[in-house]
Amino acid sequence: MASNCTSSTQSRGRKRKSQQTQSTSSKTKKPTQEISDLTSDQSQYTSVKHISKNVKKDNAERLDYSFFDVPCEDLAEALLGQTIVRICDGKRLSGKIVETEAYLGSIDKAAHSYKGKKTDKNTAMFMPPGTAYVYNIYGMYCCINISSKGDGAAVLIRALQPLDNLETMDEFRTKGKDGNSFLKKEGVGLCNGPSKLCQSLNIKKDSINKLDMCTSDQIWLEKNDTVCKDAIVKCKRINIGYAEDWVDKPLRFYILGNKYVSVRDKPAENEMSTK
DNA sequence: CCTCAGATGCACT
DNA sequence: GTGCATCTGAGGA
Repeated sequence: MASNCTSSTQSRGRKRKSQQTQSTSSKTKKPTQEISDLTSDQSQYTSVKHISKNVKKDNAERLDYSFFDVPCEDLAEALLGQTIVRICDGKRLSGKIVETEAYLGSIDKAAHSYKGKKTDKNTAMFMPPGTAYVYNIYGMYCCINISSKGDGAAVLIRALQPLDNLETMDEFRTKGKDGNSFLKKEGVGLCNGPSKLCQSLNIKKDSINKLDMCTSDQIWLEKNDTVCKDAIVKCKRINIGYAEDWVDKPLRFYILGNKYVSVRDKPAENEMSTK
């Protein structure tokens, strides 16, 4: 164990130096995207600077289209360590992404877009890279994905290490129940699952599905850690038992040793320590 | 640590 | 009607 790259997390409140790589590459062309069913005018927010003060992080570099416009598996890995930000009633709710899953599109039997099937529900999977795909599941829950390069390909966000305004996130999570709080456990339990993090960040299909995360003022990503390859566990995805020969493909990624991950895969971890 | 059932609503055959 | 890219609490090893 003990990967010598300490990108992962548990250092108590220690500052890490964020390398300010001035992104010179934000000029990638972006296809136009239909936003006809959005009520708010998605005006042209292109950088965090335009967001109101109380939610802006100093030195935060917003991730742009060129970050998302890569193959699905690459995006799933690149997302690890980055911060997802959700603005709710003027409050900044955020977390570091620590676990993802890639859904590759028409070839992938576990993907909602398998065989290129396009429906009202999964339209966002076919929209430009950086589009949020939110769907309802099991009646009471929802999950969020981010579309990548490749038709129908998207990355499911499975777990976050909560960062800002944990009290508010805790309220969203425990609303309607009595007394439960995850604050005493350093926020473990708040966002360690795809639907838990949607509850914590108040992400719902109605408000977030099809939003362009490159330009939205409600949800976006910021550059945070770069996680070194040695600290990324690759293993099979969760709860896709119906997907036949795709069940065992190593398309789930998480940060080794991070306690905010939803489910560990010990065999996969053992495998990497003997290499 | 583990497995299990129940909650709950919508998209799709 | 069926089946979910889930979560929770209860009960057992």
